[in-house]
Amino acid sequence: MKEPQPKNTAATVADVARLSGVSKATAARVLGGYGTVSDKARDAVMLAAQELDYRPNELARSMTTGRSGTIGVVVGDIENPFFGSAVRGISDAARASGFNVVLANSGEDVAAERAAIETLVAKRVDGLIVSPAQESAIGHLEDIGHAGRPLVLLDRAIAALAVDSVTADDRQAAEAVTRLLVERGHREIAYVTACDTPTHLYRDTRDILTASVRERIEGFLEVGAQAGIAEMPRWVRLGANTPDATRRLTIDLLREATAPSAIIASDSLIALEIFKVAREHGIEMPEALSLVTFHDAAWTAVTTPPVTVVRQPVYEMGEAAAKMLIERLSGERCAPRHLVLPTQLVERASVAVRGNQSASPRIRSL
Amino acid sequence: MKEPQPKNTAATVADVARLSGVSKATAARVLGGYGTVSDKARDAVMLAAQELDYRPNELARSMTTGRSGTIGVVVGDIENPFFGSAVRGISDAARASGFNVVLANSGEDVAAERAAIETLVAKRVDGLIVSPAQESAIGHLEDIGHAGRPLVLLDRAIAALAVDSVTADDRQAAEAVTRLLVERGHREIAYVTACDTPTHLYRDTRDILTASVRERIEGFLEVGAQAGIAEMPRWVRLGANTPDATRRLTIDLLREATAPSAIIASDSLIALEIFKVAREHGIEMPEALSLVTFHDAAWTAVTTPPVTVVRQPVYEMGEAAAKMLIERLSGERCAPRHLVLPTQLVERASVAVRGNQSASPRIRSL
DNA sequence: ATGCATCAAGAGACCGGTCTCATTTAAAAA
DNA sequence: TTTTTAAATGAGACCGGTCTCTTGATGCAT
Repeated sequence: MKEPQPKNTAATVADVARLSGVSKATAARVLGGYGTVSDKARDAVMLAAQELDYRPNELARSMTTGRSGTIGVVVGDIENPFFGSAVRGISDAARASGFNVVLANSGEDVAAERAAIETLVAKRVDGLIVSPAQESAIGHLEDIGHAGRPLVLLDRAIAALAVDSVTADDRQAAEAVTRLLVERGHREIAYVTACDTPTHLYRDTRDILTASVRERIEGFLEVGAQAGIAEMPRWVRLGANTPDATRRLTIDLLREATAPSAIIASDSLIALEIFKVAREHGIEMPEALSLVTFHDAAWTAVTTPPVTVVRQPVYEMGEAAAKMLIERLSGERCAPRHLVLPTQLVERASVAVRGNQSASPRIRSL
Repeated sequence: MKEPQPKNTAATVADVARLSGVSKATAARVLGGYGTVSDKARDAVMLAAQELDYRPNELARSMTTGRSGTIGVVVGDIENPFFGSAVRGISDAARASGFNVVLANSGEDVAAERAAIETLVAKRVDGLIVSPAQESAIGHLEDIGHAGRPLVLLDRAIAALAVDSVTADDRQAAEAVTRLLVERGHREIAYVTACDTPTHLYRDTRDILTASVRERIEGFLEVGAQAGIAEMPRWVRLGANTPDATRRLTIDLLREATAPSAIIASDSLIALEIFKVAREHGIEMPEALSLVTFHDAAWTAVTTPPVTVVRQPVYEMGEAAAKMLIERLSGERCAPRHLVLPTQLVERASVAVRGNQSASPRIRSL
C-alpha cells in the first residue's frame, strides 16, 4: 500500500494499538505524549499510526481532561473594524498559547448574547471573553462563573460583576475630546452614539446600560458643565445602531433650528455615516461642521479633511484580554483586575475654530 | 434552598436521573429531547434538572453523535474588512441553521493554515470553509475530505480540488476595470497585489499560486494586450502583503522614470496605503494619478476623490459558502459546485481621463 | 545474591452523553 | 375478556480518549 487510503472509519488509539501489537494504554501514551514508553514501543506505535493515518479526536480528549483548549469570544459585530482588530488581538494571543477561538456575534442583542454564551459554555470552552451588550442583564454572565469558567469583559466593564476587564480610558478620552472642541470655541456639540434605550432619547446617564458609553457621556457632560454650557444634555443622541439609523439621526440633528457646530461620533462606523451625510448635503468640513470620532480606523487618515480621532489600543485590548484569561486558566486566583488602557487624541484636520466658521451646517433643503 | 448554588461539580444526566427517580436512559431522553417519555416522567426530570441547574455537556453529546454543530473557518486575516464581512455572512448563515463558528487566522501562511486545519479537524468540526493561501500546497485540504468533512473554498478556487467553491468573477472584474482605464486613455497602468512569490517579481501567471489573483492578472494583461499595450506585464507588482510593503512598493513604483498614470489595487487595504502615499507626496488624485480598487470598503465613498471600486458581494459570498456547506452537511451529494458571483464596477471619481492629466505623478523628492 | 527503586506495559474504569435492545405497562382491537 | 400493538422504561454497551492501579522487568546499591 502506498497511500493512506481514506478509511471508511477513522482510526482510533485502539486500532493503532492492535496493529502495533501493544495495549491501548501504551498506544495512548505514545499518541497522547504522556507517561513513559520504551523506544521500541514508541516506534511501533508511530509506524502503525502513520499506516492507519491516525488523527486524534480532540473531542474525546477534551471530555476526559475537562479542557478543550478553546476560548469563546462574544462580540457585538465582527464587521465593525473595532471588533475586527480586537478579535485579531485575541486570536493571536490565543494561538501563541495553543488556544483556539470560537467566535459568536451577538448583534448587540442580549437574547442572542445569552444564547451564544449558553452554547459556548455547553461546548465547554475553557473561558470566555465577552463584550456585553448591556450591563443590566447579567444573569447569563454570572452563570459563566457558576459553570466554573473564567470570564474577561472586553471594552465594557460591569461594576456589579467581580471579573477581570480590559477597557480603554473612555471617560478621560471623552473629556479630552470635548475639551478640545470647547477650547476651539464650540458650544453646540453633539454626541452621537450607538445605544439601546427604548426611547432613543437621552434623559439621564443612569439610563445608559453600557459602561463605556455612559462614561463617555459623563465625560462629555462634565466638560460641558465646566465650560458653562447649559444645554449639553440635549445634544446627546442615542440609537445610532445601524448606518441607516445613524443617517436619519444625523439628518435630524443637522436640520434642527440650531444645528451643532461639532459632532463627536462614538465609533468609526458612525463617523463614516456622518461624513457621508455632510458630504451629500454639501456641508463643508471642518468649516461648517467639525467632527471627532472614537476609534482610529484606517480610513480616518485619508479623508478630506482627515479626521481627528481618539486612538484606542484596540488590538492590544484584545491581546490583553486573552492573556488575562489564559492566566486565569493557568490557575491565577487573584482578585478581579481591571485593566484600563490609555487612549490618545490624534489631532488631524476635522476640527475647526468656531469663530472661523463660514456658515451654519444646518440642512436647509427639504 | 432558593438559589441553584454553584455546585462543586456540574450535574450530569445520571445526577438528574437519580434525583428524579427514573433511569439514566429516561432522563437522557427528556434532556436530550428524543425518544418517547410520559408526561409524568418528563415533569419529574425537568424539575430535578432545574433543581440541580443541569447543563448539557455538548462535548459528550458530540462524541456520540459524531456531529459537533460547529463549522471551522480559516481566513487570511480577520482584520481585513473583506474577511470581516465574509465572516459575518458565514456566521449569520451558520447561526440561522444552528451552527457555531470556530475561527482561525492563517496570516496567509501555509504552515499556519495547515496547523489550523489540523486542529479544527481534530476538534471534529462538521465542515470547513477555507480561503486557502496557496493553491500549490493542497495536501492538508485534501485531508479534510479524507477525514470525511466537507470543505468549501471561499474567494479562491482551486481547480485541482473537487470541492465546492464560492468566488467573485475576478477575471471579468479585472477586465472591466482595466478596460475602463484604457478607455480613459491610460496606458501605463500598474496592478498592485498581495501575493507571495519568493522574488516579489512578476514573470508569468503560472507563478501565481492564488487563483483569484491570477485570474485578475490575466484579465488585466488580456485587456492590455487587446489595446496593444506591450509593456503591461512589467506593471504587475506583487508583494503588497503588509501596509509597509505596500508603501515601499508604491513609492518605488511612482519613482520610476515613467511612473504609471493609474493604479489598480487588489484590495482596500492596499488602496488605502496607496492613497496615503499619494497624499503625502502631494500627488493630486485623480489628475496626476488614477486609482481603482477591488472591494467596496465603506471608506472608499468618503475620500476626496471617492474611489472607483469593484464591488464584490462579500457578505453574500460568506453566506453562500456557509449555506453550501450546510447543504453538504445535510446529505447533499451532488458534484462539486462552483458558485461565481457577479461583481459590479462602481464608478466614483478617482479615475481621470488621461489627456487631462496636468502632471506626471512621479515622486521627485527622494 | 538480595533488596529496593524505577521504568514499561497492560487491564480496565471513567468522562457524560446517546442509543439499541429487551421488558414492562397501558391502551386499542377482537 | 383475551389478544394485539404501541408506548414507556430500564439496563447496559458505546464513543475515543485519559488515567489510575497493578504487575512484570530491569538496574543499582548493599
